[in-house]
Amino acid sequence: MQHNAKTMKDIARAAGVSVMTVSRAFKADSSVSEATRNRIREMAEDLGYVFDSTAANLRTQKTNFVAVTIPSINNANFADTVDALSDRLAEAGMQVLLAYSGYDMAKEERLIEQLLRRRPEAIVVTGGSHSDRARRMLINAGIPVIETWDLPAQPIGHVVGFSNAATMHGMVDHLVAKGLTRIAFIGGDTDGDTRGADRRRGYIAAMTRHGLAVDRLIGAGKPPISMREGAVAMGRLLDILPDTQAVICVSDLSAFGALTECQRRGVRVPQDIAIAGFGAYEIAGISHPTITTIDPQCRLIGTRAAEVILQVLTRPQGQESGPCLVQIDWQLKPAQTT
Amino acid sequence: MQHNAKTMKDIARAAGVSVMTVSRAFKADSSVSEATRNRIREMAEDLGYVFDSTAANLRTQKTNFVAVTIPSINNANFADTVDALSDRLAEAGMQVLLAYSGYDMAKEERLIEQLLRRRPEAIVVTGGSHSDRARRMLINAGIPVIETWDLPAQPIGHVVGFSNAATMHGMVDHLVAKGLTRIAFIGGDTDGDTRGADRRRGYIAAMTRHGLAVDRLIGAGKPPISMREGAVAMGRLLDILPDTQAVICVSDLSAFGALTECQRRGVRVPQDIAIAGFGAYEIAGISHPTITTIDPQCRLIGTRAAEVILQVLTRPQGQESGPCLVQIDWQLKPAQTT
DNA sequence: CGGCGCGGTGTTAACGATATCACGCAGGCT
DNA sequence: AGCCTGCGTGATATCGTTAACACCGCGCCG
Repeated sequence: MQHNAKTMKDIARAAGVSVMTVSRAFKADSSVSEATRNRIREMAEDLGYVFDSTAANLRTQKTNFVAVTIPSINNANFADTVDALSDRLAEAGMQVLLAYSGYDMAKEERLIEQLLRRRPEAIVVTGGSHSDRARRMLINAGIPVIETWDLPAQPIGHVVGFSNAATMHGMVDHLVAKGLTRIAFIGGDTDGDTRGADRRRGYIAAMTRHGLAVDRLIGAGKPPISMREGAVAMGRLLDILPDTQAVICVSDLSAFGALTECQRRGVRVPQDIAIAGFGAYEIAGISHPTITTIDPQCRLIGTRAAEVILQVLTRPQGQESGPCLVQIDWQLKPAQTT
Repeated sequence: MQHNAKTMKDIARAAGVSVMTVSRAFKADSSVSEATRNRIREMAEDLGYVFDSTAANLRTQKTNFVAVTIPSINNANFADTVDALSDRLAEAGMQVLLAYSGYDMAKEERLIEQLLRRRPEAIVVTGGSHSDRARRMLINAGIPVIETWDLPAQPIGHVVGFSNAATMHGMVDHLVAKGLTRIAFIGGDTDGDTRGADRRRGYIAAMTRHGLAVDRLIGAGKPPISMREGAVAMGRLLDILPDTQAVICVSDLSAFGALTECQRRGVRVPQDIAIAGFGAYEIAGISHPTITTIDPQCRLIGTRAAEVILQVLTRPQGQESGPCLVQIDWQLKPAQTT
């Protein structure tokens, strides 16, 4: 903290008024004469005063923080959600306090505790799977909890998300409609990425529903699956099951890696094999060829989550309505057939 | 904030001790008998107590926050820096308070003020260009200031970065050594991305130094330049200056976009035209062909910045040494010629 | 012309933790 | 026996801001 930061007391002394008047001078709607307010503002600027919100937070029992956990900061999908979320919250004067779990539930638990200590007004978590203690802390926190990017079977509070499994039904249907039946899946080989695991389960269920064999599951490593891991997995797939007609990858990043492996081997995409991903990353729409993907509407998730928070927080107390469930409509974006 | 959160008072009453003893029970090194400590810990767990750091922050005048501003959350380079930074700081019990400016100096100024109100222990900013008021606030804040991703001519405090211009000298030298002379540059057409603008200036200086004509500057739009904008710019370049032998893009993302445009047009890379980028994004190493790039060692920047902070903060007071200047060694990574 | 309302200002206490000093007590030393 | 040391604990003040109430003077209204 600062060495000898100025306080309202210093401003008050300099302006010849009480501390309370200084405090009021910085609030928009409080009654201070224009003359005093200007004098105080000027003094504050001269002395380099910076408002201390730690004190205000304690006194008012409000921090204007919204805590957010995401699996990784280095993922354009979550970045988009957080970006949209904090834009919308900033309009209401709230600030995002961000933490990332590295796709690790134990770390998520620690983060949630750390975040709650800062007394946020609300907390947004990614996904619907949490450790028992994390669940308990969230329930107990007494603030709005929003789970995103998923449709948990037993929500803690509010939900803004979609069914990852359902997107894969959509994807398999799309490929089957094109006459493809030997469809592989490249994904993580642990369940650390619970949404990725949900998508794998969705793929399996959809294949089964179509009466197709589920014998082309390729594990590409510990999530998150990088482009390179996607490429390596694609290599394995082409080696052992060269008659595969289509491959669905857990994300567009691994899908792009898979695409490059095909290019290196002279396998034509999509003539010899079709490639699909997930996430509608920019690369899916610009790679040559482009990649069939699912657009989960990342920014919309963030915006809706922010709106749920603002709505719940501004609701006059006593007027407790049930938790919100905002279902986001994902969209399948087919590869362009130029 | 929470509705009726438990405080140490509640724990104290339940455990039949004073508040002070409860406080001590949660600190590792303070003298409380094991029996009382266990009893208090148990009570706290039962009652669902969560430590309130807003109060501790005020009393101890320490927040354990390190404020960080980056231009965009949706950029793998900055994400890597922040990731490494917060990993290293977390080991010391500090937490990153992140904000992004959208490549806008006016917004950065507002963010810096907001962040300083939270009384961080230190502040890390991206780049060395700030509004006058922002500079004044940073100098005045009385906490360590670290500018990154740049080597400012007039540093505010500590610096952990590199010369963006110098990287382009390296890149031009590399291309010239390969016998290429008609070298274009694709970048933003405003200076919102000051590092991108520095690279453009570096390119111009390097070309001039080699006695080469600087007549192939393509403006691709307002920064940051996306893959798509890179593709569009490449299209324009191929239309108007088809004899171009190499193109340097302001980042790997635009470089990849440029690459895809070549692929769409049947222009061979690197035989017909060489493509270079900046940032060592994963895509540069895996696209087919790969992209020549500069690795600015994003994670190292974060780690070093964290180390500077920890070193300065743990320095016994009175022992003021001058500001640190940590120069990061970037590396040129040539495209693989498989 | 007296009381009331209101704009502008000050005083006091409080938010929840902790630094500091104080205290009681047991055990060891001279 | 007397004193000192150190451990475990409690009381009090404090961090910087703000809610709540009090107060003063002025103008307006009945």
